Amino acid sequence: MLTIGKLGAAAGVKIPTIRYYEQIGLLPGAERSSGNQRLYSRVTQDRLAFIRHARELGFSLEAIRDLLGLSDRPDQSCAEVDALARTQLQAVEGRIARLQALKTELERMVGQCAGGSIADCRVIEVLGNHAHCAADHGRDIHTVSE
Amino acid sequence: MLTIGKLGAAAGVKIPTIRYYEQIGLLPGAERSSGNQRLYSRVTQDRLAFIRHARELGFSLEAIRDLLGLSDRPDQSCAEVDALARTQLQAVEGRIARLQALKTELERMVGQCAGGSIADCRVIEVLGNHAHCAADHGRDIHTVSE
DNA sequence: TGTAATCTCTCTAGCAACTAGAGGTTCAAG
DNA sequence: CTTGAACCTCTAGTTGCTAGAGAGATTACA
Repeated sequence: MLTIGKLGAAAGVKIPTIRYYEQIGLLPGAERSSGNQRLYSRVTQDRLAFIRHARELGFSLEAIRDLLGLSDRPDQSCAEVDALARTQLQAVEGRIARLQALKTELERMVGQCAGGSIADCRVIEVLGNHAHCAADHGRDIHTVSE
Repeated sequence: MLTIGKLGAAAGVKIPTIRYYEQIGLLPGAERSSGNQRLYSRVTQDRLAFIRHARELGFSLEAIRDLLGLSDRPDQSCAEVDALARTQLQAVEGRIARLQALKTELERMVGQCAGGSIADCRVIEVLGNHAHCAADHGRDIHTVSE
């Protein structure tokens, strides 16, 4: 049996995240030690690894909930699982396409900046006037955090 | 002078979003009619268009705040603006690269699914076992919502 | 001028998917 | 047996909005 710290280290998931997954029902309530600390089995470790991997692939927690539900019924048809994966693939493809349009526009902006004063800055200019855009970069608004 | 509804329609921004931008100080407090309704000038419309466009390009509201602050000082150097745009460009490039790794893996998963039962499903199998992954798709976790 | 429809107001609460912190308990090593 | 790391619960915060309640303002038409 693993403590929550060992489990987190093994699966690459932070401790509060594990508790959060339990809270929202993605992970079952853990066994407890005599002192009320959570104890996990291999089965839970596999389940958590599954969740983490699916998260890395961009599946939402809701989609993962479905996937886990399906994987608990191994004699059913694969069709639903396949559909979820295909949906995810399409979403990723769409996102790549939009990001590439953004990239093009950002490159144009940066390339045109001659390093003068802000009054002549192409970046500010382009941001202020959508008509400058070469491509339609759509309405898909997503912050890129980094 | 525009009411908030007209402004929103003109700029493609929803009404609560405009009020939200005012609340967090991205837009100045609007003039008010005798009945306390917000009234906007062309200047604010331009500012809102700028914000929206920058959001579409993936700039965070904090970055936009910086950009707006810089654009209010048109005689200063363009360097800071340029740096913000370059940072944004790098972030977008990084995100594209990671998404492409995800796409590759999702394609492999979907391609291997023979349409049998879940017990034999490659998608479930791959999700459960990271060792199946061809590429390292990294730890950058982001839900693709759609 | 009346009134009905549409806007707008403020305020609070909610969404995803966590993350951070306070204040207290339990466990393992020496 | 003590120290310090790891654990517990609980609340609140993050980003960028969105939704709803309940009230007031404005506009269009008769």
